[in-house]
Amino acid sequence: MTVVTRFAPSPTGFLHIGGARTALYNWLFARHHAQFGDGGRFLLRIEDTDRKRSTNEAVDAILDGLTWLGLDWEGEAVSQFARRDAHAAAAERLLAAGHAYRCYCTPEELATMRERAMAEGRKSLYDGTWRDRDSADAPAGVAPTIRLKAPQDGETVIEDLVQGRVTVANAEMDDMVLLRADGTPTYMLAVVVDDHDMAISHVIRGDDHLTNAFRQIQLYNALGWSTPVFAHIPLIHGADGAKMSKRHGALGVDAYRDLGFLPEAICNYLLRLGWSHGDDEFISRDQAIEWFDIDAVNKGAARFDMAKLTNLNGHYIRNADDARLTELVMRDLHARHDGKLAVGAADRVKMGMSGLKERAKLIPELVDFAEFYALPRPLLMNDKASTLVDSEARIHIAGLYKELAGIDDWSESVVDAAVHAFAERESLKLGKIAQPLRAALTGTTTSPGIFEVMAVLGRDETLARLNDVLNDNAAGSA
RNA sequence: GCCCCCUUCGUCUAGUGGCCUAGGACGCUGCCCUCUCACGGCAGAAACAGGGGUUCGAGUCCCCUAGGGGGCGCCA
Repeated sequence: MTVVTRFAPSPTGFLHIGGARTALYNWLFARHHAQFGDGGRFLLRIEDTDRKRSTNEAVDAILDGLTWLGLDWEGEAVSQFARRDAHAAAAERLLAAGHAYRCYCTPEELATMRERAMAEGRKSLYDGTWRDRDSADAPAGVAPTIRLKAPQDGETVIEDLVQGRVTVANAEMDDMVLLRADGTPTYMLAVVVDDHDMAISHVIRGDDHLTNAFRQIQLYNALGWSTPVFAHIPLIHGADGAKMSKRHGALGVDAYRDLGFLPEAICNYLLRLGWSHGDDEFISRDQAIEWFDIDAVNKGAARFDMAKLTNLNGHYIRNADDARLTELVMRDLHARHDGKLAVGAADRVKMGMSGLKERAKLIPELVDFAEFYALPRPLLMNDKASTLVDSEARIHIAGLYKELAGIDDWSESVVDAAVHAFAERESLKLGKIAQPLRAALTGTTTSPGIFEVMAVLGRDETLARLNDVLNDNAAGSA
């Protein structure tokens, strides 16, 4: 059987982190079966039946988010709203077959019904007032909803790939609304009809939908359709253990991008949050496709841990391509300095990237580190750096300047040897000269290895920066 | 309130009755490496929610309690 999965977000906001994980699992499951099984397809459906809350901006944000994460879907995204005729037709068919009926209760009547049920300690259910009543009794001027005539005895069972066998008594469920008074389909009807028509084989979604699944199974049965396989994955909780919702600290994937996370780090983190493959932590996309299986998905909710995500991001930055990182860094650098960068800044940043990326966990950190390569002289020094360049240090720098000025064959190993020789001759510990050098050349107290910095900067720029310090050309401390 | 689900270090997790004096990762602490900061290496503190069973033997199976989560819309 070929596997068909789907991600079905409602476009009422950004693609949040929980949604991203659901999409990832669906994508991975389909890809796995495409590569190692009998075929797999991943589809996208926008659940926009709630016209009041759906926006095109949200649709774009979701599409952008998925694209950025590298989760591509097959074909065009399906608009649920556009399929309303098919939904209505299914409801009419149920009505004709006697599996559904018209309900003339007003929203006010239903509200009091709910309150009373709650007060009496019962589950708040529709009491079935119109289930067996003749439509001839209908009050004038009330547009009816169409409700499913759900089974009242027995139980509904779901064999969930994650949660296992879950059973609920049919008496626990009321007759759900299929078509609203205005003729538009409800979510329950729309999902079932769409999943069926899209030939979805596996429904993988958050376990907040677990109880919905029971009602959906009733609908599938009434419609005479076979049910897809369900897999309800646990929700992601915030650091405080409470659910992570849009109004409770959940960020959109775009926010994580702006914070400086790489998509592969987010995917790796999300994959490991609630799923595992032994002790493996760093999992490439190819490995994920090969290894991913619903069996290994945990049942309990997991807390979102920014520190671990950040650590993972550092790993992916260190392993990222220099040209790609340079592009990201230069874009930010231009924005930060209004385009006022040194000539050849991008080349220096790229050349120095291998040393830079070793020390950053987030892209903005990388930008901070790269700044000294890209800025025009004279460099501004931060406070710690300027205190390092005291009168004694200046004497050393002056001496070293003469030494370095004599070098024609400028390379990391040559300047390294020159500085070491100088330190030895002056009976200085290397740090005594390396730190002031770092302050002078980078304006900071932390940077990649100082000889690497000198090599990337080149002979002329290195000497010019040293000269700036010796002549107090620096524009002051930053 | 009612229904459903969950429960191993602070966090993510390994663990499918004996290999567990419970392993890995993040974070934390100490040491090493070292021109700074990282990276890396080594070491350390840190968990089977509680109580009953079943069994020769339970983190692993069953029951109860507690705690947590989700659902109960003419929202999705």
